[in-house]
Amino acid sequence: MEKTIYNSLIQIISKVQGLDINPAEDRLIEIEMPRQETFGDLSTPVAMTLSKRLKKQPRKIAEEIVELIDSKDIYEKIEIAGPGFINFTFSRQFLSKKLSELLISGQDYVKEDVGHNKKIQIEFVSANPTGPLHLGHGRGAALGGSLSNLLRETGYHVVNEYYINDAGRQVKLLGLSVYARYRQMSDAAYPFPEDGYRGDYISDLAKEFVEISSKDHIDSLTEDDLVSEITDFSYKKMLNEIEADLEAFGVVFDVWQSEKELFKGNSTSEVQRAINDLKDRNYIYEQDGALWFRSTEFGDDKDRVIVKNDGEYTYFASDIAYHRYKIEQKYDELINIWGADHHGYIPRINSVIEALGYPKDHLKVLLVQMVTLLRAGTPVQMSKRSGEFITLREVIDEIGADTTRFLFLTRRPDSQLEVDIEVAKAQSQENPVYYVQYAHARINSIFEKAKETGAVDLGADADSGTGLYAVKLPDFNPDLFNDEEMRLIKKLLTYPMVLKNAALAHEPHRITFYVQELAGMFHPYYHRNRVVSEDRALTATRLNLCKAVQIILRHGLKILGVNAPDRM
RNA sequence: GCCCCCUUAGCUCAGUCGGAUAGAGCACAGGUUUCCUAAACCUGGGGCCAGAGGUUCGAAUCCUCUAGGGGGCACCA
Repeated sequence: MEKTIYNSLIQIISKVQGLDINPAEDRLIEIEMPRQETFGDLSTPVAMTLSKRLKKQPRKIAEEIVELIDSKDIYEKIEIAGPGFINFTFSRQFLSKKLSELLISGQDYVKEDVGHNKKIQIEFVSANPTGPLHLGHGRGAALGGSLSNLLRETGYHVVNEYYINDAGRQVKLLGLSVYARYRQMSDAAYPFPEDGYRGDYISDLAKEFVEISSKDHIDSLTEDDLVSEITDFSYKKMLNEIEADLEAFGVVFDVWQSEKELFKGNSTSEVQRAINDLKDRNYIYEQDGALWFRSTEFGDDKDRVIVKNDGEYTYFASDIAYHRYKIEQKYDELINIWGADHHGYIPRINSVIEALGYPKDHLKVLLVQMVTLLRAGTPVQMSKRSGEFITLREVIDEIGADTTRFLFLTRRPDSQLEVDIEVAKAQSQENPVYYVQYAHARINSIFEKAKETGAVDLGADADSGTGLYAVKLPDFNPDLFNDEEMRLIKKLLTYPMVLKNAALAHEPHRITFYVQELAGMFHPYYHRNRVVSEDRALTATRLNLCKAVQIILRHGLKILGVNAPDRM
């Protein structure tokens, strides 16, 4: 729909007198969905944009443009309105033709090639493997998972990556905490590390370790070896749990990159090679016995230490190596999704990208704001150390993965989110996710009915339980569509535009809103119009529309990572 | 002290890289089932877009300041 207008405008504007520009450049031609129906189906403010350059009145320019549009059969009318908008209203024939295309190509109809197969890596969650994922991680997971679905559907080659902080102090602390719990099993007075992890899962890990290890084996180890074995066991166990939780949440990673790996090989390690690289580029110097990275060169507040005066690498050192490693994989674009509490880290990581010779925007950091957790109105303290936190798993079990994902994706990532567990549970009957899913299921049920009456033949070799997706539809007669149905069709045909814009903006939540709007049009339609009736031609026509709605709903939900059930 | 994000209806939030008269859902009040699923539908009231300036044909949107909320400013991770 959008493309039809865009292409004709491109042609026309290049013919407009006195214009010395390429209309394809500068996003000169914008096409938007007007908020009022009286303003047509799509509209463009391009005449107003051009008025500056042409020094002519917008309405005059609009008139010239409209004059030159020749494909009158596509539009029912083209109007100039307000300060100079050109409003397009499509013809019934054109819209019906587009509807047929949608029905014929199904899910493929929406394939918008925005990405042109660009390689893009998204790193997200990357929580320390020192405990279960909490709800905040869930928000990052929901965004990352859906963004990667969105970009894949719009022609990008996407790799999802999880960076495992398995080398630093936190993992050591995990090991020491579990070790202390192990010792306490026989000696209750054994001291617990001061900033150790205090959650119940620590004791569970200790117990499990004892269960799988023979006593002889444990006794044969020195204390240091035992600690390191426990550490290894513990973080791997946590990592498995994290992976399982993410899978239950519908998020799958292509690559699990270990930080430890970056240190392998000493002088030839990724970390060392990254430091050497920066040294060669003159961004490294020594001071006070430490090694510094000159990040102020690129706008950071202060230079950053990468090797401390005790010879230990900082966390930042492996981060430099990791990002250099990413760059070497020849991605066209890198995306990191971080919790907002890490935002202070952005300038220094951008400095790394620039120091390595890449433009700053080669890496985009998307921040996910904090999730404040409430239980019946009172905040739940979240602290891994004290062990007081609500896990993602717990929330999935209580309110379901679909609801949780949908909830996260109905907010812009950069606004803080309050989740009241009790409210989320209590509202489960009125939750917007069910509203959308129900529309999908309801359409299925209409087709079941149609099958009973013999109006349609549900194929047996289907890709879904009921066979709806293999159904052979009877022909429809576009003249039978009423106004409400035409509105629904127009809404369906704007979906590719929404998808494209969401992909460009990296904003999956736009799909959430679209899908709610579509369901919000379908339910009332259903109540006012009987689909399956005595009238064969009308039934056929309406079934086609229902299927189109379902195709789009299913596609949208797929991007969000939410199930599209056949029955509820 | 410095930096980042947020502030839109009673509540939770949208608002398309500046566009036409600012929108949903929830909540609240009332109504709908001999009919393809009532997890649905219909009707109704609701707004100084935090405040003040500025930029321009046009500002909830961009800039400056102020107020409130959250977060960050390590040779920690």
